[in-house]
Amino acid sequence: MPVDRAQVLHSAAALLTRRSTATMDEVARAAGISRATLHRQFAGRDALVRALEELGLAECESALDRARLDEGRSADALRGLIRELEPSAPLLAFLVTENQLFEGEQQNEGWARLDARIEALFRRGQEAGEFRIDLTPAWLTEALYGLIGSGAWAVQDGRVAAKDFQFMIVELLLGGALRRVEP
Amino acid sequence: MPVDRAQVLHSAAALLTRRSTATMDEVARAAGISRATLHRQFAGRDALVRALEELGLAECESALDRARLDEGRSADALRGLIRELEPSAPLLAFLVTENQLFEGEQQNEGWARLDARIEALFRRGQEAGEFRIDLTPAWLTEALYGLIGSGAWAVQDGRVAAKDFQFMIVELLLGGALRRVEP
DNA sequence: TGCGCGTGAGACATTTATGTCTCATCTGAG
DNA sequence: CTCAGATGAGACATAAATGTCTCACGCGCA
Repeated sequence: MPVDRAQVLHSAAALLTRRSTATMDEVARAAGISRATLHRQFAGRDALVRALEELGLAECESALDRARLDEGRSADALRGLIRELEPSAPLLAFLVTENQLFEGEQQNEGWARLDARIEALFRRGQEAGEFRIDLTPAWLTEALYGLIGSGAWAVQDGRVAAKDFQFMIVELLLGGALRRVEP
Repeated sequence: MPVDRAQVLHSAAALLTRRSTATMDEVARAAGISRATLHRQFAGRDALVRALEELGLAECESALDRARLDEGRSADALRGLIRELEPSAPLLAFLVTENQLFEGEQQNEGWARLDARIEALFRRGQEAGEFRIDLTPAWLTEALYGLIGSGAWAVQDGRVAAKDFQFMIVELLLGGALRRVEP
């Protein structure tokens, strides 16, 4: 049976987020394949990480497209974005923490474009009066990444139910922890 | 000149958060010492990571003590906590992502106690009517870790000014991104 | 049935990081 | 000044991960 490349990459990401020094052998076992097969798919550890980044980038771009960030209310677009990003959360969590990649310039450009699109969403929300303006789009973007990572880990470790993933992140990011008095 | 153990650990954390597979030699250079000296201080990579965890745990416990989480308004206590945690942020960022440590039981207990104290703060805020109750203390704690990590990275990479660290995290965690109408 | 393809298992050489050691140098205390 | 203590530089052996290869097995397909 041929190997499901994406499935291998996703399980690799899930493992490497938590044990970043894991062996190629451990990665293979986690994916349910042999080390030989893993090597046939990815020439080495570098190639594996590159592939992880490539897939992550592609999934994020795709999620951004589906979320239609420039339509409707910004808050709703953000909700949609988080929903679309959920399946890629573990992958994203790995890539955000593993910054060694920024040594290559090719990928850097990809992330920069991604950041720009998300920042544009927050900026649009600010200009529409939906979002507060004392938190910079750059920080909001960063915080989004961080919360997605935290959410992925919390779900992975069973501290938060998977069904609450989107709700928790959206509510915290948009509304914060403070209780409001009803208007 | 004798080596400043804490300084070595902090710079090691700053490096390892971003390049988790960094060599002992790279860690040593980042700390401005030789590999030999690094080895004299920490028997091996394991010992180094253990020491990182021990220091992180100690600094966090100390920060929690100084923040007096059970006094005054919960929101203010949270502000103080984030202020006290800022110097330990890069260390914390590394430890939160590196979950391999949870294999040892000793440390696990330390983190559990820490989590419990922070969760208690959020719970206290909920019971006092300050914090909303539809976000669990466990998730709020997780989110706090995530935001501190994001903040540390954003500052480290120059995307956010260091002086804004506390403000950005507190404001997002407490208030969220949505703009409020003035009461 | 027989063929072809991809896989798992494992042996093997090679590279790389690690851990240990020695020795020259520097620095601060007495 | 002199000496003890600690460091940096580098050689070295060891351990470990990596990359490559072979071969047998299973499975789909003609």
